[in-house]
Amino acid sequence: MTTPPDDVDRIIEQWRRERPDLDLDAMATFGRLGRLFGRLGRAVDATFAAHGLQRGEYDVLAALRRAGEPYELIPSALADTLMLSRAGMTNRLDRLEEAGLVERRANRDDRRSLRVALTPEGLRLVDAVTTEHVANESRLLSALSAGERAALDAIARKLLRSLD
Amino acid sequence: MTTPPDDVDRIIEQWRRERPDLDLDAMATFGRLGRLFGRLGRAVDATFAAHGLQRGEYDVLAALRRAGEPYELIPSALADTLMLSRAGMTNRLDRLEEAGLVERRANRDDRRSLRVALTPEGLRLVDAVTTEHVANESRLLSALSAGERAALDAIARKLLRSLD
DNA sequence: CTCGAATAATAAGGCGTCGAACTATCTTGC
DNA sequence: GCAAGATAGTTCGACGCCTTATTATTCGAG
Repeated sequence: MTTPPDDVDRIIEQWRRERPDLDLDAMATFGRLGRLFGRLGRAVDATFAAHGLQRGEYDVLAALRRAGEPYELIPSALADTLMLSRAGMTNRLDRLEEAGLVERRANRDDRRSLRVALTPEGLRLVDAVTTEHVANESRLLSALSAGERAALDAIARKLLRSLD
Repeated sequence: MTTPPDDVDRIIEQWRRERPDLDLDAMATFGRLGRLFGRLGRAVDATFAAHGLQRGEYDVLAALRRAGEPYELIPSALADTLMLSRAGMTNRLDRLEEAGLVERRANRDDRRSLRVALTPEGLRLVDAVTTEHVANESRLLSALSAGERAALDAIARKLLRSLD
């Protein structure tokens, strides 16, 4: 190992001493991925918080924004793409509507449903936040070489496919 | 791109159409890591649930187990290593004590504090669950070659170090 | 047609976590 | 030695999400 030991190395070393019967390589990688996800998540959330948003709220605005004009989707479609329960989506939409960032419009074609749309204010905000957000994401990966970034992406893609 | 497009490719394609001014490479990797973390988390939790545990509860038992004999730590040390608030730790310990897996013992050296210890039942359970858990983790990474697994671990390690 | 099944959104209640406030105990500097 | 501040654990209230139940509407088989 050419790099100094990290927190996960120390945990694995404890396990190795206590349970020498186990193959701990995968556990080390899971430990690093877990910590990585936590740190990256906190770093990403800071951008949203600077604009008074939570990550989940941004995700809704972003889904509407990238759908293109007229920036409208029905709540069920939002819940599906964000992998959130319908009830959770009702809750987020309540908050976003209260903040004036989206509005619920009647859907004359299917009166069981609604159309959720970005307000002009919501559109302005999501565009501004997204610009900062992608710059921040790039910065957070900037310690990796271009080759390492490509390798990480390829490995994540392969692993995701294997879990379907 | 030699592999077929995935969900993240479709999302990035939408962004590229709507916001051609943005550099979206990092966003794609973040999207894959996020989805990966969600899926891996659910797969890992299944092992714990099969033994009536939640992930956070297992984490406490595991921290006590890998500390070695006599499998005792104080709540503050547990909260720090698990990156959980003190209040959250109080709550988890309440549940684990109720389930008979740990017990709180008075600490005569510092009466502000306690010693939390695995019960014999807790020790038996955490050893059994850990054996299954590490096998499951290995299985979840088995779609990767040995070289890819090593690359993933090295990249995660490097990225973690860069975020300190 | 029409009535039962499916679908959309919401409401109600539960769960795990957090931050802030609180109590008890220890440590430190005078 | 003793007061002031630090530290350990808990309680309390809020929050975000989930699951289940509920209401309204649409679809579809006979």
